[in-house]
Amino acid sequence: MEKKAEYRNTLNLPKTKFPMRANLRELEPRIQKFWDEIDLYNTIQRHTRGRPQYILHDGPPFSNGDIHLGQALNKVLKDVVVKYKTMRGFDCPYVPGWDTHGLPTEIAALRTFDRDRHAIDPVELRARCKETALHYMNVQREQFRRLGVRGDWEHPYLTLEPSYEAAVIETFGKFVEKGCVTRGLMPVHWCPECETALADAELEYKEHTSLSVYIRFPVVSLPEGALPEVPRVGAVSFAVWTTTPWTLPANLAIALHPELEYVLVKTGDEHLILAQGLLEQVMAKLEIADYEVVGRVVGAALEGGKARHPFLDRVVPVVLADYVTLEQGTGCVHTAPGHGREDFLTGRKYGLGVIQPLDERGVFTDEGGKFAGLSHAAADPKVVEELREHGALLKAEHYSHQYPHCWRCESPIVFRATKQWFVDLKPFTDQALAEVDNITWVPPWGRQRIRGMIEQRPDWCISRQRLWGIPIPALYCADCGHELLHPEVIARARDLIAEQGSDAWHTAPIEALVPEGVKCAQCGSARFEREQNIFDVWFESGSSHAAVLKTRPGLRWPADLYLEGHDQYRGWFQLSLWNALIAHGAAPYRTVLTTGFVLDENGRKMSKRLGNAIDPQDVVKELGAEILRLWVSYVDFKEDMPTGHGIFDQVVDGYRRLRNTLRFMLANLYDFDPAADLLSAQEMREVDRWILHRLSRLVDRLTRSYDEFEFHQVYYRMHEFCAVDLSQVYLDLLKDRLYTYPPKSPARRSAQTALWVLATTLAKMLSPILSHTAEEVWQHLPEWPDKELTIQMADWPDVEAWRDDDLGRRWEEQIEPYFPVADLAVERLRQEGVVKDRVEAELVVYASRERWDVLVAALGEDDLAAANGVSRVTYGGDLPQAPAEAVGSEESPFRISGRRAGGRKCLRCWRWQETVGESPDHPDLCGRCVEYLSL
RNA sequence: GGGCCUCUAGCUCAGUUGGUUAGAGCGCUGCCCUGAUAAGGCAGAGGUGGCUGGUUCGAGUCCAGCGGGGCCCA
Repeated sequence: MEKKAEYRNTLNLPKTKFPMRANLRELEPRIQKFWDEIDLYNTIQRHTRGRPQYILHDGPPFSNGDIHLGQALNKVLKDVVVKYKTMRGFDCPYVPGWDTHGLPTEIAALRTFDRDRHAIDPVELRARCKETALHYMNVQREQFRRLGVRGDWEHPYLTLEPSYEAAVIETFGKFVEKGCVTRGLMPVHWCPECETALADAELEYKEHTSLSVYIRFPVVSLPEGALPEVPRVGAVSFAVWTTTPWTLPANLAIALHPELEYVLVKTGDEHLILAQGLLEQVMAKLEIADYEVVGRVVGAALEGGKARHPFLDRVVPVVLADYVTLEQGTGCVHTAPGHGREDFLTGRKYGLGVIQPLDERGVFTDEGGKFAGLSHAAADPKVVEELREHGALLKAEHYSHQYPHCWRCESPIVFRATKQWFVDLKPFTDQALAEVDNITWVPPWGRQRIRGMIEQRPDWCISRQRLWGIPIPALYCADCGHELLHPEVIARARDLIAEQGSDAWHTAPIEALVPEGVKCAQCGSARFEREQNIFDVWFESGSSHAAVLKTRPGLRWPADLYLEGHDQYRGWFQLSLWNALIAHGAAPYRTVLTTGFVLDENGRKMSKRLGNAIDPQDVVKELGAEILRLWVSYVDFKEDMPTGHGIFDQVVDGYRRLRNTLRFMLANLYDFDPAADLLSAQEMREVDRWILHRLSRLVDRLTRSYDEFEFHQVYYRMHEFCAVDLSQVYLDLLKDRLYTYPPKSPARRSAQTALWVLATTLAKMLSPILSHTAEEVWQHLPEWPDKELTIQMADWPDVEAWRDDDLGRRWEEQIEPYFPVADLAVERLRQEGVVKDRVEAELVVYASRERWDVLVAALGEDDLAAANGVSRVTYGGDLPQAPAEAVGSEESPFRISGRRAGGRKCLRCWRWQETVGESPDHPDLCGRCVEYLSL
């Protein structure tokens, strides 16, 4: 026993302070403190000054609430890109930003008052909004930093900063110069709750139950010759369907499709006109079994017909429209130009006028007649009642469908024709599509996706009736109300806001805004009032390329990369593109990379309501930011990403494998001084050169994966290398050499040289993802001259010198196939009970003499035995001489049998050797150990 | 309802231009080690490739339809 302990002390067993268990909750803050101490971001920026730039422009999250998992993912991905590109030799500044204006903040601020919204002083409310926005910006900043994301956190860009606001005004001025800004009446999505227009991007489609009604519009007259079958006496009506009965007071026409066939149907003592294609469906819906088609006509022939409004004293025309379909309803479409975009356009074409009887709260005005004072929702059943009283109701029922809701207050929106500011995008469509072709879209289908969005988008409503935002620098004539968009007004607003912030628009004397001699174009008045509307938040955030890239020193326009979720095709990507195109004539980015959405473990969308959402703060607290970061590279972020505790458990296991592999290498470098002990390739063992050749292949592969944003491939290849090449094959094989050879022997130094190259290279390649762990490894590696202060300053590994394709090919063909066959042979011995422990075994190899020679030349007898954990490997002869029990398939160049190794177990190296006992001084040691001890 | 995307072992992913018994890691089960030890090694089980048709000598890979899921839109 004593002797055993004594010999153990003569070994070079692994030694390290790098703990097996990471204890990330303690490690991460410690590493982050180190980064703070060395002022990591600025240190890196100084270090990389003058290099070619790679600009990733941050899409600003809303400064509202805690960060969610999607935002955590987004920032980590950006961090991975930035850190990788930095190591690859770029100057890669990263300026995080926040979207601080907007409805959610204003609503949150409003809740802190106990007064009606209209009784609050604008400047007071705006101050409260700012406070709220900055509070959450700070909260989110800390949460992002806790993830280990590197960036200029001390100087983020905020959309509420005067300089940013001024840049938005400046951009608007460029729009005005291009002549694409107009003000006009147009139905817009309107939230009655928030009392504002909403952009497409501010809508959420949700299931909604509407009152759906089938109505009679009695025929007054039909064009000459159309439907001669129409009876002289008795009721004839157009059958019309709508899901918004409250819009009927605004009805001004019935729209038919010009090419669809319509039928005249006799049912009982009345006749109905509707599309033939919907006949059966409608009759079933109306529960009319007994009906007869008595006439047919194409829609175009009915144009100019007249019908009576179902309950108002109004005669409305029959018009034609291409958008009428046979999907639902009757083919006769209720048309209210004040309540629908398509209706509005049709109305304009036919000169129908506009009725829009809702006020900004969604309540009927006097124009709404007997519905005045009712909200649109409350009016719905009243309208149905009205229809019933007038005998116009064919059927009323509840109808469930997808309906747009306000993204913030979540109430259903209405369409309401109001005066708004628009940007006419049509003149720029061709140019936008041309730009799209010059941009790299990852994944590639993004190109098609955004093309579709651009082609469909005719204009952009940029005005909002709120306070928390950047004012639209327009004036109105105080006498006639005519609008004024004047370059000088815009310039003054810009300068004023740059100096004092956008409150100044509300507080400055009007004279300060109106240039000398400007008069109203309509009435000649010189008295003006200021616009109270603000810009759509997408106009603001879409201007970030100008407000940040074009104004901040150290940045560059356009950006190399925008990286956001794929919902941003319609949002930030698109609106930034229009913005940059109109203001600066080109796209603001060269590459657009999109991510999928975070789903739960069953592939369902995450939501607070379902209770399946995962809070990134919990992940950080319970598992560590490293686990969250590794998860980002564990899943394919270009697709939707399933998440959940089970998946995080797997990530934790993956982390442990990487960590322990690195730990083993560190532990065997405790006495290695790279400056003195590093061997050249010529001095190294072949197997050590082989693993470094394999490493060079890995570096190539990972470099490609990083370049292609295939981060999950980085993880899998890295993991596979650690688990298979290293753990299963190489590291086990080294143990005998590392532990039992003389510390300074070339064979051991050869192994350590390989381990040092492996550890430094793997740590560097892991650093963009597992930043904290890589830094920790860096700190536990031995020191050498030029070792960088932080691994993040290190260059991307270059191990091209270790590449040896000849050696690689030879091993692949002749050596690597040996290992699994040898494993099989040892396992058979264990199963048969010949040995229990592998080290009790001796393998006998049957192969051609040349193959055996190659094997021994490549590995040496010691490593050959160590590779499979046995005590000895000997040559048994050529293949035909192999005994029946030898393992190895037909095509294998090896057949291997085994037996219990002879001799006794060496107390030092644990191998069974014939030479144990030969030395009188060390009767329990093998000859090799005796020799090594004497050195 | 429309556009785009997606569906390979319990989980996360590979699968080159369609070509032999569909792979990896993790997890699971069993065994070994106790000098990587809350680690490591070996072995095993586990897949009607969402479903249904079609093209082809041959399809996870091409086409059509259906279904589940996601994003965007009406």
